[in-house]
Amino acid sequence: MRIATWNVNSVVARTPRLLDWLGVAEPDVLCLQELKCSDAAFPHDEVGELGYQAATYCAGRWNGVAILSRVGLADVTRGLVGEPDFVDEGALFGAPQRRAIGATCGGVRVWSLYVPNGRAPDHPHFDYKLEWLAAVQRTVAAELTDEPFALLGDFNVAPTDEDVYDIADFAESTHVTEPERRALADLRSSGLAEVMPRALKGDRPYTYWDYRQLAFPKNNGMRIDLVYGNEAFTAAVRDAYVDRNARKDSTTGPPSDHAPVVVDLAFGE
DNA sequence: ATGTCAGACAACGTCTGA
Repeated sequence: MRIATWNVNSVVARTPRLLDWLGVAEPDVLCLQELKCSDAAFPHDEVGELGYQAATYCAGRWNGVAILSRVGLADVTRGLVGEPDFVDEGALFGAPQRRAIGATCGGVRVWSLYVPNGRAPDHPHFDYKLEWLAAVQRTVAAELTDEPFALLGDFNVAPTDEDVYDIADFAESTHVTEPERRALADLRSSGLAEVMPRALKGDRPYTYWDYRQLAFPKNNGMRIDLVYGNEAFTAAVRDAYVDRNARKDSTTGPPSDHAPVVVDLAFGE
């Protein structure tokens, strides 16, 4: 079974590339983030023609997540256990923000997550990020069994200093702080382990390169799209890699600023 | 020169968030 995750940065702008990639990579399950569209605007018919069912959880201009599957799509859950809302100076923003969807696909419980960015360590969005990660933890606690289980998505956290191109550029920045990394450690303490992908080129499996300042050609990347699985999941992993080719320009339109992470598994062997 | 992008609004450029 092949399970992948990809922050597409607008599924409307990315539909030709998404369809092309589905045909080339042939994932059985694909977790998507940053759809930036309504549920109705999602290309259900187009992915359906390629054999995929889709469960979406999105609304409008921001956020939005989905799970595509060609191996069944059951027990869809939208939102986390005790998920916080983003409140800034008393104002509520887009509650509930649509950032998490879970489903059972071919016997694997998967979650597609789009963790809040945080903006800056002293910004209310950063507190929201940490509270949101705590809700991920609660959801794991509520759902975890011995059956295969995995969280996949854009975590907006670089697990180690090696996961950014130059840690010196991240002083006073989000994505590399101790409390963010502690949230990942909490996931590990609760029985999940990270699936480390290999890079198809270079020595670091970055998953994100800013659009600006020629970050991609300079390989000024970050590894922030992550996969955490329980024992039943990680024991079945045969390969994992970042498909950086999907970050390149192509005839099917401009790329997302993220590349997909692909995990190949063999259950029952 | 953030060597950018996408979407919204009301255009046919300008703003915003990331």
